[in-house]
Parts: sequence; C-alpha cells; structure tokens
Amino acid sequence: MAVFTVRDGALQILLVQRGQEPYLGRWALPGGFVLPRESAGVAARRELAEETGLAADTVAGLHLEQLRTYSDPDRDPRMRVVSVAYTALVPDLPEPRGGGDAAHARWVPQGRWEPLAFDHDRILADARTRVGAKLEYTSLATEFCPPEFTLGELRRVYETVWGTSLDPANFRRKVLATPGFVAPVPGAARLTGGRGKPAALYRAGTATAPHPPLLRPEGRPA
Amino acid sequence: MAVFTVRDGALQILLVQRGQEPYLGRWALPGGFVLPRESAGVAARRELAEETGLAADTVAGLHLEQLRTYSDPDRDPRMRVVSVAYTALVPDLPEPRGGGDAAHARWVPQGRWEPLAFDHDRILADARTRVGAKLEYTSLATEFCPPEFTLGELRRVYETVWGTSLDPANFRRKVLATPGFVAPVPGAARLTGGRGKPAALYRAGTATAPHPPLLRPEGRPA
DNA sequence: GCAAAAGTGTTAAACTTACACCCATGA
DNA sequence: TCATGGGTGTAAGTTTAACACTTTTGC
Repeated sequence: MAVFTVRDGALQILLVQRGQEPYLGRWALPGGFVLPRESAGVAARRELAEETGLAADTVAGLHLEQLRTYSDPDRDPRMRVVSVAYTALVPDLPEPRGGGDAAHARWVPQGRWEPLAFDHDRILADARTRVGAKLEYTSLATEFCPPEFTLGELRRVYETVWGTSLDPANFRRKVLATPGFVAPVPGAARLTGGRGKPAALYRAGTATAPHPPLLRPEGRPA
Repeated sequence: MAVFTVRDGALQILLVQRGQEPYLGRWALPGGFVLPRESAGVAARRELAEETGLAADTVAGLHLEQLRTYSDPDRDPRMRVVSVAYTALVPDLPEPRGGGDAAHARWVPQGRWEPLAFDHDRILADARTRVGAKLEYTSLATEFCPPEFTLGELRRVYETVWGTSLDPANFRRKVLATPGFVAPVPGAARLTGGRGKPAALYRAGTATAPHPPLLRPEGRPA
C-alpha cells in the first residue's frame, strides 16, 4: 500500500522498517501476503492494520484504491512474488506503530526517504503520479480531510499535493459550483483556526468528480 | 485482455470461444496463464498471439495497458486464479482465428454479446468505462487508427466510443491546438474517401495528453 | 448540378483569472 | 488596532459552441 496523508503542510507517505531479511532494516511500503480465501483488497486492509497498529475501525473506514500490479519475475530475491499495489488517501491519523513484519512504522514527508526495499521506489512514484492526477478529475481530495473540514483546509490539500498556490476566492467558487462535491454542515458552529474569520464547515458530498475538472494551474495533467 | 477496436462504425471487442471446461463453448476474453519467468505484460502479449492467430509483429506493435487485477477467491471454479487484466486499443486488424485454448476468436460489436465466462462481464465493463474516460485526457484515440489517418477518421473514433456526435470544425481546432497530438504527413497525397473533399493525412504525434482535455459534450466524465 | 465531407471564418455566450474589497476573529 | 484567513464582487481576457460559408471530390 502507498498510504498518503497531508500533515504539517507536506504530503507524507506511510513507511515501515523491515524486521526481516531481505532488506532488513530498510524502509518499505507496508504490505504482505494474501491468504488463501482472501481477495487482494481484503488482504491489503488486514496487513495495513497489522503493520501499523492503527485501530481496526480506523482502517476499515479508509478509502483504498487499486493502483496496479507488479509482476516482474525478479522483483523479490526470495522467490517469485506478484504484488497488487493499492493507494490510500487518509486524513491526519494517530501516529502508527510497528507490528507484524515491520519493526517500525512512520510518516515520512515527500522526498525525504532513502531508497526503499524491493521495487517500492517505482511503486511509490507511480502512486504519487496517480494521486496528483486524480485530484484534477475526481473529488478524492476530501479523503485527505477529516469528516468535517473548511474550504481552506481542502484548498491546502490541493496546494500541497500539486506544489502550487491557488486563489482562495476562485477555488471556493469552483468547488461550490459542482453540486455534491461538498455539503455544508447544517447547524455547524464555525471553526476558528486561531487567526482570521471563522470558516464554515463542510462534509464530503456524494459527487465523485468535479465538473469541470479542477485543473492544475499552467499545467499539463502530468 | 479486453481488446477494443472501432469497426463498421461500432466499438467492437475481441472475444474467444472456450474450447475446454469450465464454460465450454461460452465466449470469454482472451487470456491465459503467466509462465514462471514472465511478467504479466509479456504473458498477455504471448497469449493474445496464441489465441487469435494474429501475426507476431502485429501483436508486438499493439499498445497494451494494465487495467486492474481481479482476485476474488471464487472467480474461477477450478481453483484460485488471480487475473491481471489488460486493455488494448487497436486499429481495424485482419480477422482473427482461434488457437490455443480458444476454439474461435471474433470481433463482437458493443452490446451484442451474451453473458461471458467467469467474471469477464465485470472486467469488460471496467475496461469499457476506462476507455471512454481515457479518450478525454489522453491521446489514446490514435491507437484505434491506422498509422496514417484523417481527422475525420479520428473524430469518428471519439463519436463511436462516446456515442455522441462532435462538431467537425471545432474538433479539428482542438486536436490541432495541442502541439504533438497529431503530425501532418509531409508530402502525403490527400485521401479521397469516395465522397467529399479529400482529407489531409496525419500520423500520431508524440504528445500523450491533449491540453486542454477533450471533454465529452454535456458530460460528466463518467 | 447535387450531395457529401474537408476545411476556414465569425460571433455571442460562457468561463477563468486576477485582484479589490469587506468581515470576523485572536493577539 | 493590526494581521490573518474567510468570503463576496467584478471587469478584462480567454475559451468554447454553434453555425455560416467556401472548397473539392464522386455520382
């Protein structure tokens, strides 16, 4: 799994430190083997819970999405292993702890990891590209936010993932222009973030895609 | 593999008739098992050649793209089989013939197939959705065309896949507005299609994505 | 000549961008 | 009262959609 979050103004990825050979001590993406009666998606969720120690109901609520399958015959030195990679976008979660095959688990900010075990650098790069692109034409950005969030928080997700800054006024209008992208929380107290005017709270809506797409500024959809 | 082509004004899919149990006689997507030293992508190409009898160099030139992996434990009654599905978009090819495990192979127009073997209806539906979406934000439509094509032919690809009609004038401008989407064939004779003014010939360019995207009319990007 | 398809021109409407401005809060 | 972020307004610039019109072919 390539599990992404936005924390402290940076895109971060969940890594585990390997507790066994091969690649003992190296950092890697969390993952494991599929059991005989499991689908890959079920296995992904189980392994994520085991290796990170996150609460069962936390993991159950995560949005997991299949990325792609890596099947090069030599990608694991022990034997032939075919891996089905998944991507998850999660809100700022409690700190994970190691477990299972993983000695430790932690969030690492974008670009701050040494080379990973196996072909996980490649998988992570693929996942990173996909996440950037998905924000343009889906409503997945809300997955990075807690259940209730302000439009400023949502905008910061886009800015962090894309590495750009967006005009707050225009961003707000684009988001609100797609019915069902976000829904105002009815009688909600407005949230005061320390400074500035308190912001209205929204929940993720039912729409899966903004229309028109929220294209990156000056950007080819890389 | 879900292999699509545009033929006779319809989106068509390549199906093979099973020559063995289970599902003997039923139509299915072409495919097979990965050998011990093969990646899934290499296996896909090999099986496609074996089951359809298409020429080796024809198959070697096809654009194959991984769709997703299906791993439900009960998807094959014989045993546990995990399938890595691929999608291919191909120009109007010579008629295929059966071979390997497949008794017959043929092109079937969209919506004209009976229920397929295994979970192939599901796979095909996923592939169909992906193809429609990919035309919006990639240059993949040229894969449906022969090496040299007219803008009218390219436009008919979009119209067929999306089931809409597009304004020829505006379509031409959008395609030509993205540098590298198509490249004019230098000293090419213009092609006369029986009726109408002869059209200029183009080749697929090097750009992978039109910018801005070629959105479906009045459409959510389903 | 007529129908058909390629290709060019034109214009009104829609959308985007950039930025000015007011509001409500903490310090 | 000032800095900060939320939220609204608006005009200029750009893009798009729709359709009129010319060109070149087969019949």
